Amino acid sequence: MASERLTDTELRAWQALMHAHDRVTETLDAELRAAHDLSLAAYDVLLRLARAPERTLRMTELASRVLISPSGLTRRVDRLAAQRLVRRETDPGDGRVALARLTDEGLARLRAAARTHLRGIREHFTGRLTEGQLRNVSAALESVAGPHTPH
Amino acid sequence: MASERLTDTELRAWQALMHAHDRVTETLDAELRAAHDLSLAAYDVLLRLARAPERTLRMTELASRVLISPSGLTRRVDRLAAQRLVRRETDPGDGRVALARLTDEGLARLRAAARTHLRGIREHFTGRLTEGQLRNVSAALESVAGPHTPH
DNA sequence: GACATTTCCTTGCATACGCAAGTTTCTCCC
DNA sequence: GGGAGAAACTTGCGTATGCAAGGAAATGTC
Repeated sequence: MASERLTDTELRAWQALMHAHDRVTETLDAELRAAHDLSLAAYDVLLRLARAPERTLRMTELASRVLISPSGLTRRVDRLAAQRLVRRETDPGDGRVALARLTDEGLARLRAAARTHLRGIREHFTGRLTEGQLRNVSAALESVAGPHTPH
Repeated sequence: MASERLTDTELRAWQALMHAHDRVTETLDAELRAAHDLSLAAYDVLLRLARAPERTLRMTELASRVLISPSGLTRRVDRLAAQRLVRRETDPGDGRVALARLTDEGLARLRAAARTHLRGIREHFTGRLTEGQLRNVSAALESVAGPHTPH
């Protein structure tokens, strides 16, 4: 295998990853915005909070789960707080840490959006693959990303 | 299969796609910037031009190949033109169409960066998968993105 | 028990992008 | 052959992001 050339298989896989990701995220983002006025990024934040105990997470932890920089998260949460979907609090035990808590309104919004989103994921991604393909893709891409943290 | 819930397999595949894509693109972008002062986005433009006849493409066509909006491409090409990696021309036959042409300097830059980039793709993506996995991933993701346009 | 250090978050600044509106050049059609 | 309409960009404006620097709170050290 030459060291400066990609095989055809490698090139196809690489381009397919890029193309599929862009296409799917763009579509899902557009659908969420149209139906629920929520970006995919906002949805992701609400979802992580909904899954967390007390529907609350520290900013640092939340940032790492949604794959964004700390400063990016500060502003993203600010926008959600302005819509009353999230409330900001300070950790009583440690004055440095800021907490983000999902409000009831945020949870309701998330649940409503989930219908659209899950249908979208299936329509534009998983539904186009067989059960076996899904397993193959999961296994392969998980080994690329490192084992997925279970959150 | 419930209509409002994703199966575990579906969820895993979805999260793996997001996570793998983010991780790989972020790493490759950082490597290109560090070693060659080129963003992944810039690299992509140079690559498409290098593959095109006359190393030249119309803006519209280029935009669709690099998956960006027309206005986004205008500025991206402007930045590359400012670095002399690309030259802008007007189509002699149709005054509306703007052409982007890869300069010799741009080609040299691309070739230098390609070493880094191809090694990176292999190190962070394809090299972690078996030949069979690559084929599975390609086939699966191509059916998600629609058949890949051969460019 | 204060001072240095570390941790956690936020803000200033710069960058990159998309949409909608505008400009220029063709094309059509009567 | 001239005016209506379409095509192919480009620009104004708003948004979202990251990095580096800053501020506030906790921790460690002597």
